[in-house]
Amino acid sequence: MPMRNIMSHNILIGGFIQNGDLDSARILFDEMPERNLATWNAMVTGFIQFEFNEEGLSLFSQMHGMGFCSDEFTLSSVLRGCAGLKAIQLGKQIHGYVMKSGFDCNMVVGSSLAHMYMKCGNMSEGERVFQGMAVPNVVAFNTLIAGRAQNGYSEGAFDQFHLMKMAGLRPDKITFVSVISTCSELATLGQGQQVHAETIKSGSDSSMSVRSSLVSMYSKCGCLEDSVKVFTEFEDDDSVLWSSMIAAYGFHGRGQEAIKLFEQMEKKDIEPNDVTFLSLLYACSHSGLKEMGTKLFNLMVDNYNLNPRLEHYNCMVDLLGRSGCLEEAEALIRSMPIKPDAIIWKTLLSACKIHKNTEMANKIAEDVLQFDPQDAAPYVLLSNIHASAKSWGNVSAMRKAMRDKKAKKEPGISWLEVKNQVHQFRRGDKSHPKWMEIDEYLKELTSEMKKKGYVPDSGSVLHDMDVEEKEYSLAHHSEKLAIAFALLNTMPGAPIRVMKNLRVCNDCHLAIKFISEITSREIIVRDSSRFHHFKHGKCSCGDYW
DNA sequence: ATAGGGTTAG
Repeated sequence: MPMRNIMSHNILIGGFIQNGDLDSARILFDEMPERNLATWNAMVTGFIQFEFNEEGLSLFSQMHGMGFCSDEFTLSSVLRGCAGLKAIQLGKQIHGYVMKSGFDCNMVVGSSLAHMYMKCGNMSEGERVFQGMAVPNVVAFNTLIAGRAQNGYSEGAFDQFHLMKMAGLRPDKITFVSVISTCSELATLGQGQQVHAETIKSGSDSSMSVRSSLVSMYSKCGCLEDSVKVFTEFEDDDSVLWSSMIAAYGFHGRGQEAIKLFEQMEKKDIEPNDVTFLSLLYACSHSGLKEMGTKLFNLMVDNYNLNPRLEHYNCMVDLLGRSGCLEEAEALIRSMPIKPDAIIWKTLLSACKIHKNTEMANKIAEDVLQFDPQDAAPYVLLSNIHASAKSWGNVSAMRKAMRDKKAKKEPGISWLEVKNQVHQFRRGDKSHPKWMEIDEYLKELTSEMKKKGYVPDSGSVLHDMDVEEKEYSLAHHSEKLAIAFALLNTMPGAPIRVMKNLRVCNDCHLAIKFISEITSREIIVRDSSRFHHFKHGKCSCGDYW
């Protein structure tokens, strides 16, 4: 086959791939009696570009088997395929080849390599690759920032954002997206507002992805009105932007608004995706909209041909369970076509707790504990159930079981921003410099609350203690410490925003209602699953959470 | 020709 024939075929293949017609590219490729590196690269990068990662990687191994040597284009693409499949073993082998062939000095290959490790969850190796770059560019920095953010190292991601600017690089919209997500995660409103200002200065604020992340950031920082502003600020939109606004409403317990938005979305012919429905189902379950949630689930399957994931089933179990249909929820878990995980059983278990169904709780606890006997959550839930049924013998049995299995409870942490500084509190943590003051104030507050009818909910305490010890323990939950600190250190009348890593317990929820009444303050608490707006002794969740 | 990003259950 003459050379010009290969070249003309390559051009044809390139054209097919550009149009996304991989089938035609494949047919032509299979017919070619002779191929060169450009032919192989077109195929490998083409398939991986359209996220047919397995096919791309299999072409790569064929290419390798026929003695072709990869260049920077092959390598960066194949590494991207490994990242998509989380194929770290293959990624490591390619890393070895990169070192041998000297491509480790290539910035594009280096970024792909760092990205591959970060996507596969190996942060430190990703960091090492980045550190090995002589002069990292914007993309390399973005890889590191996003990698840290996605691996739950938000503070580090934010620090890197500063280092990048200090190195004289201008952040682009991809940088902003990752950095804004870290502000959502940490609920650092002040920082988020600053980054928002930077996106405006650089003209990135009209970018769809930047706006989606801003909508989410403002919602998770407790400023739903600002989410709406960002959402409506520009004409153009897409399904992710709409999904983020739907999620924002759901997170604040505004199920009706979320549904209204979805109806508008349908009118405008914006195709909802699986995340849109996840957010909708979540919104329904947190607003007690059982009928609507069920309707949407069916709509998703029948009209939009979307396959429900475990997450969708979990929302449905939550929806049914919270609204008291425990049997229906259990039946759904047992009949769904996906294997249940520990999370979905725990969702049902917490519904049993809400509706005080000890019998079902005991039965399904066995299912839950099969997954991880060291997981404290099921013991804690069961213990709470027994406590509210006043069966103290079972409560101490739970505590003993926990001790025997060495199950550890995740410590509750609450934090808040005061004057752009983040203050963190742990349950009963006396090391805080203002502990004495906080403790004293909480005592005063508690006696005020009791006069108004507050009765501490001792069912929220796990350990065997006498009444006084229980009350002391409850009074020093991290969110109460944070709120007391905020009351002492902010202007009277200013709203208080507190974040917590776990769900707010029954007792704190009750207590904060009283505190909002007594101090005439609006108290906004973000826990691990939603927002609670406390005002005049009431909570926006209507005690349904 | 090649690299990085948005929404998402508990």
